[in-house]
Amino acid sequence: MSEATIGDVARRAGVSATTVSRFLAGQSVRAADTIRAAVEELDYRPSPVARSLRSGRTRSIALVVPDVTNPFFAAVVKGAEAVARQDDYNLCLYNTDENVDREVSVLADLVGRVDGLILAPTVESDEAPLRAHQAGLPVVFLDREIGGSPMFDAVLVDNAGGSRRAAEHLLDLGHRRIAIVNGTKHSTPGRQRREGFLETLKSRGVEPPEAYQELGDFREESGYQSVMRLLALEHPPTAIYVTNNLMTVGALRALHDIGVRVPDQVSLVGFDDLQLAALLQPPLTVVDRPMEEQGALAMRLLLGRLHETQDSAPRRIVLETKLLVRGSTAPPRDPAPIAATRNATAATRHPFHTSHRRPT
Amino acid sequence: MSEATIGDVARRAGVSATTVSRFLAGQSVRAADTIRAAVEELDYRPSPVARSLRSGRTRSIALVVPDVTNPFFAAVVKGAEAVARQDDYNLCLYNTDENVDREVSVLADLVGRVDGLILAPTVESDEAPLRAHQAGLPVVFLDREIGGSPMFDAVLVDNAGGSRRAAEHLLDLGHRRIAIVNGTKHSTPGRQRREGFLETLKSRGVEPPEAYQELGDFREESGYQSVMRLLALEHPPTAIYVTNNLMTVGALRALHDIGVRVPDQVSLVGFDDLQLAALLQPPLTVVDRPMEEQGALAMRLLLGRLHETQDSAPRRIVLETKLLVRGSTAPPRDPAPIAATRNATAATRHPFHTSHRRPT
DNA sequence: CTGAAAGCGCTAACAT
DNA sequence: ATGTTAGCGCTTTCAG
Repeated sequence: MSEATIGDVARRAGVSATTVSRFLAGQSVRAADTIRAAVEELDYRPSPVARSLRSGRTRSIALVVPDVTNPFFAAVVKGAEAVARQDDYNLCLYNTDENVDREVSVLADLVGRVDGLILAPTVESDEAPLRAHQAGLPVVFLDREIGGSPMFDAVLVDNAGGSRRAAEHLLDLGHRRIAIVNGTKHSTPGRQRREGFLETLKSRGVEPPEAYQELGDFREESGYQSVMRLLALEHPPTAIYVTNNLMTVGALRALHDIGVRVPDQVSLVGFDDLQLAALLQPPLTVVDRPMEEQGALAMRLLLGRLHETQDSAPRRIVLETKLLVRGSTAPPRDPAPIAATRNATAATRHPFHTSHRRPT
Repeated sequence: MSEATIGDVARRAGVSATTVSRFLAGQSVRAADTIRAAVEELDYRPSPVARSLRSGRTRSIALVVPDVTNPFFAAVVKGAEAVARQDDYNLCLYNTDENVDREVSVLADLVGRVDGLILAPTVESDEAPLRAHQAGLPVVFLDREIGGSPMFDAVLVDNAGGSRRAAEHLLDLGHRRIAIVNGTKHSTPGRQRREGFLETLKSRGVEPPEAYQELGDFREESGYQSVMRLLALEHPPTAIYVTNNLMTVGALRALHDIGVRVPDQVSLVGFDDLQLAALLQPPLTVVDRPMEEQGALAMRLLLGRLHETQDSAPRRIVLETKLLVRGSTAPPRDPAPIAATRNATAATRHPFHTSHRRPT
């Protein structure tokens, strides 16, 4: 027994459905009290579906993320959901598993199901969001964008800046043999974190060889494999920058399995904080950023867009990062004088060039 | 330009809307090719909302969890979403933040928006799910139940068994001064983990005093505060069982802040594994269980229910736990002979009774 | 202030 | 095999 309709209420209150509808819309109506009573007695709730059909709105927002079990995206979901519910929207969550095909198929079925879309696209070359947008679906990019998309709203993070901070930190400690474990090559964070890091190194005269530039996929296993390869090199790096949290977990596992001491033998910097990062031995140095806020902001941006009467210019919000220096980074092992000798000989054997730091 | 309707397709194909509808439903139709072409050219997609209004189904499932940022629930979401999408259902996610009011208000608005509900209720006394069920919404309980709910489907975990394993492990190591950090008192896992643990201790003659039974709320901060209190006791426990992952994180932080060595000074067992648990120093001993599976099973149960023609008896699935013994547990510090002396004097000063292990 | 009528897009009866 | 009609529940003209 459920399903009282507006007609039932109208009959009971002795008015027309129209009047009930007006009452529900807050207009002043003579039979207000009678109607209110009828609504209560029947426990009437307007059918959201019928309303949607009439209005063309669903009051639902789709949030499409690569992986909810990534603590960053879990936080994003939490932030976005909280804002959505404040405005009485509900959140449809889709997990793409960093899989472009899945993402494409999800987006293709979204028009008509939701009023808007918050998307963390897997690759920058994805065209599915364009189609969704053309089909009239407002899109906000989250954390990641697609290529040349200044026409879209986006909530991003200063990946390059965060990576710069990480790079400077390692350089300042005296590292020169610095490696990076990159994420998905053609995703925004993958590219920006890589570029921000390498450019900063370069500006200080350090250019990691190919072997020091690992290509991961933002998942734990690739972090593990990457670090395994790095440490198997004849001349392993003295510092490693791992460009996301899950790969950092893998990296830690690898270091642990090999028995490499951090930071004595190798320094480690991660991107994105982890719940236990501060409790590790040593506590992990990471590039941190607001997480729930990022989700909340994206949702706010989108809802604002929906309530807008005429569309204005796309908005881009770029959040700042913060380097949390903890214990996993330290000066490279070789002290200066010895290092000088060693590096001199090493340089002749090595495929990579390590110039001296420029005076700044 | 979007929004081609079935009428548009019909007109273009020179047939009636009904025929197009039949074609879409897979019935054999003379103008099949023409219609197919029209569908393609117009990029026609049936309106989900209109279909819902007609059919009374939404093809949406609500998943209501206390906290998505809890890695356990994040995994559950992932598992549930994957199964849902296989069957072309979408997932509406709601986060209650362990807040009963929020849960009640969410559930109240669910009828008509979704076809079914997977719920991890905050407290066992919650009646909102009953109302939802009476309103015709199939409900599957996940991880937690409400009081006396054998009429509902549920996917649970053997909390008591897991706690028994934890208790036996600590007892076998020789611990007697054993504390527990409980979760929300009236939630299923909160109660069962507590009871399973305490009963096992009791069966072996150990009965922790009140001061050794901390009441947390499944969140990190309460784990921190609880352990702080436990270690401030005149006679702190030699072992602590923390009944969920988030509180375990808090517990670790507390131990770290105070500078207590694990497992030398105190042994620690957590419930639910953490990504970094194995990498901590010492690696954490935990009660582990399937996580994504739990979400996937709940979704399968629910979808099965929806496709069922006539309702059958409620199904309950109880998953098994596994104790992962790692490094955070060890025999209590005091070796036997010294302990004997110490305990003897301690016993006179102590408010709690520690009997000798019964021969079993 | 109120009601009758029409229609959002789709599909199930009921004819043919 | 196909079309006509009607209606899912709601809101919005349009007339009073």
